[in-house]
Amino acid sequence: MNSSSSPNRGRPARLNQERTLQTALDLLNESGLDALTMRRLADALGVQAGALYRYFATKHDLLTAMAERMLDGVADAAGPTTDSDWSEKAADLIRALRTALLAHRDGARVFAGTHPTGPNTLGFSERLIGVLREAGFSDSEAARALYTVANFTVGHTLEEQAAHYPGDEEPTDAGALHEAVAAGAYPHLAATLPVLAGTDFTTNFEFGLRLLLDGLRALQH
Amino acid sequence: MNSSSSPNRGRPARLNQERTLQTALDLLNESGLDALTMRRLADALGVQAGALYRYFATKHDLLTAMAERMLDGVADAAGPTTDSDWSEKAADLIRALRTALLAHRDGARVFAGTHPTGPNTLGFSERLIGVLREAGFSDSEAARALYTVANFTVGHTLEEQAAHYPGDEEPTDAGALHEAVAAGAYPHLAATLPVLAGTDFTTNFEFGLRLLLDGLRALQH
DNA sequence: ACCTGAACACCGTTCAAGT
DNA sequence: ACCTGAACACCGTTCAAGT
Repeated sequence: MNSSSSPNRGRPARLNQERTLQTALDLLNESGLDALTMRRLADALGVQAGALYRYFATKHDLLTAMAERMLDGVADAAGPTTDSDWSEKAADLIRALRTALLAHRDGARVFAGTHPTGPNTLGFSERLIGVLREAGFSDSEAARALYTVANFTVGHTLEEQAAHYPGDEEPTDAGALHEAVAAGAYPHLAATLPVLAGTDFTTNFEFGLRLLLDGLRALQH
Repeated sequence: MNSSSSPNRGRPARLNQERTLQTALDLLNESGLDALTMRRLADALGVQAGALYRYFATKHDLLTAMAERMLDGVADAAGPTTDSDWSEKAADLIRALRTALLAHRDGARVFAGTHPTGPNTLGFSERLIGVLREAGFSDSEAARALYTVANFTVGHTLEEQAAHYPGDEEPTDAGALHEAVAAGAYPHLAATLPVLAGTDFTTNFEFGLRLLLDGLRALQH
């Protein structure tokens, strides 16, 4: 029947946004952000680099789509039926954001370098602001709290992922820290060195998260 | 009259670490991080790009030195004679960190991409941890609080500087946010849109800072 | 000792031309 | 409509050779 007048005549496209996006995320996990070049991505897709620009106008657009995809599901983290209080729901959302960023190599760097405005990112903001507004916080308090926890989470995960893949294997700057502290200046750093040089990032994150939630609690009288 | 056997014979060096570092910081302020290439920096110094590698082994080393230099003076922010309480001293240090990052274009991006271990950076950590330990916080609390406030400040300033220089002039994603919100989904985002789309970064920062300090206060019973 | 010149191995992006 | 081939204008880094 309409085999010749249909749209999309010619050969079926070997490329599309979805396959490009998925392959880019795979390549990110395998090789990291620095190795994610348009040429290498094209290679992995069996295509020339120029062909990618039919689906993403710039590399930055591709990175934005990757960041948005990374947040898939985070908005569903605050259990809707669990009758926990607002701070538990907020904590669940924020932990889900960190987990989503950690799920991809250099996830925080990708996210920090873009400003996704898709349903996953907006959905996360919507849910967290909703939890806070329903807890009695004002519009501006809720909005500013969102920014604060998001900035903390991205900043923290940036550090965490930078410490994990230092290009080589050893913690590059732990040595420099030990050296400087051993010289005698910095008595307070010396006393807290075990924690400063430690790698228990989850405990560090939970500490910061608790600070923020306690701070919010102090706000409601 | 040792005019011929002295070290440093031959022509005096046109280049050195200090001049390279200072010119790099100037170029950063003029053109931003993306335009700060070894070739352009060499041009500004009147030299070939390869010559830079006698003073900085890699571009990353240069960026690390730039980050360290940016924090010059921040450790002196907590007035030593002012008899204010610990939270005022801590706040002053943290505000000084933000101010230092804001003082250079893309300062937060430079700082986030490096791990300086010089006296300015270590001095800042030493002072903040000192203030907290003397306020009665434990070693691990003080160390984790440092990480939390530093990560928040870097994350926040990253956002702030990304919003200021979007390559062009208009707030690039404010439009996308308005569009998405206007569609009807995201009622909570719609209600808080004025604050979310606002650009009062100092107020936002102070809100987060207060949250963290209140959270710390809640920690000491 | 310090810098040049030139190369190596890459980048993101564009666009005529093919199919 | 979709992709190739080839180019444009760059990168960071290395290193023999000059002075």
